Amino acid sequence: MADKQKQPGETRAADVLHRMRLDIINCELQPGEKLRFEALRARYTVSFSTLREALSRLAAESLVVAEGQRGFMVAPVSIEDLNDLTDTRVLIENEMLRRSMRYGDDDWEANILASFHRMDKMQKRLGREYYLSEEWAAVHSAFHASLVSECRSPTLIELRDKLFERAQRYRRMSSQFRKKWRKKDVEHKMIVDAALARDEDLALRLIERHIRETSENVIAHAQHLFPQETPHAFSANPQAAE
Amino acid sequence: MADKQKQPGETRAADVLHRMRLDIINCELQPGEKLRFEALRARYTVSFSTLREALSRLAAESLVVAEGQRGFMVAPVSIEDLNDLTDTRVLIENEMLRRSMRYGDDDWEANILASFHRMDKMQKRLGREYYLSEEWAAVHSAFHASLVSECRSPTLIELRDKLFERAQRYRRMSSQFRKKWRKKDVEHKMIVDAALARDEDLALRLIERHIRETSENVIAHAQHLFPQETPHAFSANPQAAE
DNA sequence: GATTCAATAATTTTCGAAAAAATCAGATTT
DNA sequence: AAATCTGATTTTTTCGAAAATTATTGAATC
Repeated sequence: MADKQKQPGETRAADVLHRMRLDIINCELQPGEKLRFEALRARYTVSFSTLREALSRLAAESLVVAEGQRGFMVAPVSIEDLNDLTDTRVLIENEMLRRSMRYGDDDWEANILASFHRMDKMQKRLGREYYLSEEWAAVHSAFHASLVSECRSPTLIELRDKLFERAQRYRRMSSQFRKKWRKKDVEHKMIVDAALARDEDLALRLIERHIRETSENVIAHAQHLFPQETPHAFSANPQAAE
Repeated sequence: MADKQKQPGETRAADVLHRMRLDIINCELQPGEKLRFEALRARYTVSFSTLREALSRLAAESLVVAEGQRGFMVAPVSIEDLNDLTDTRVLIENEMLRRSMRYGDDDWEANILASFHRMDKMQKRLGREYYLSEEWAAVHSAFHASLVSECRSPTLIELRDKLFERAQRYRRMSSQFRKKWRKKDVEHKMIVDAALARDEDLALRLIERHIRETSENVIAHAQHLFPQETPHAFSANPQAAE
């Protein structure tokens, strides 16, 4: 919460950008929240201009929205946005996984196994509430990144990373109101096996299922929790995933 | 060249961002060029911080690159980048066109016809060197946007627009060293016909061909013009488009 | 009560001076 | 000659005060 962060060769603006991005995807800055400069200045201890720079970049990443000259706000969440985001992620991640399975070598395989192992161990160590941990979010992210890392497309990798981050907020929401499922580790393991076995059809089917599951979980509960008068967005119209 | 631009309800930073983006995609700020603050400040008549805000956003769009605390430069061009960009555009535009052909209504069709007509007329009016005109770039862009506008995905639309802009620089290069081809208007017409006829297979094949053609044209000549000692990038390794 | 208008307050946006960092030039050493 | 250091110079980065814009309040009018 306090600011002990410096950086070796990095710019202060980059640091604030990074911290703010984290705060948004962890919902410490809530969806739809108005971002006032004085408050942010106190929170991150930087100047107006530096803040503005970070905000502006986050706007380019669709994590905040800027309106005219009346400031910025955290990008709202909505079922439409979630559906749109999910479909787009499936499109891109499918292609990346397909290519990675074609091009991936021994190192690729080793990396997947390593990051899966790290994630699995951490999950077991953290127990019941692993998904609240920032640490776990990081290794989970690293695991999924490793699967598609050999697609040989810097552009796709960059796009995917941004979409993955945008989805993080919904992932967090999903984990809040789920009842049973602990089966995620099993899902992950099945994806690893299919990928290493180069079973394209199976792997793609599994990853798509995996991505859509979180989405469906959120929508199911969102409909129940936010009928339509929610503070920001969530304005229904499920528009069944095709 | 001078600055008569103001804006009604827009921010100054947004205006500079817009102008700079144009200058980059039109190669008035050349690929790989170092962007020094004093020079830019004079060119756009704004302050350091405002500049920085624009630069930072352009970095998020991959039109400039920021390195540590040694400033910014225009994103370099390279054959690898072009190939990567092209493949990504094909993936995304295919999906968008497919969906638009499914969802598109009479308005969609009308819009396509209208923007095609505008482009066609302007091309004929401008004659031989139409492709140098900023105006034409705008109507050409609008035409392609209209084709995929009914995909019902704000996310895809945003991604596509950014990729399209990144590609604009290569398009400009392509038009510089081409010999014959005036057939582009025919290509465009065929795409329109296939789209309105809802012939998915044909339309997707045509749009992919259309996108890849520019790319191949650049690569063919780039190899000839920039053996390997080019000022910035273009470091070969064609890696045949899959 | 609802609407308009003006004055005031709150907030955002812009600016260029000042601080921090990188680069350059020349002298010194290995 | 190549490598290293030192101080001067250039360039980038940060800062908060000042300007511009939007929001609010309250009185005056319809």
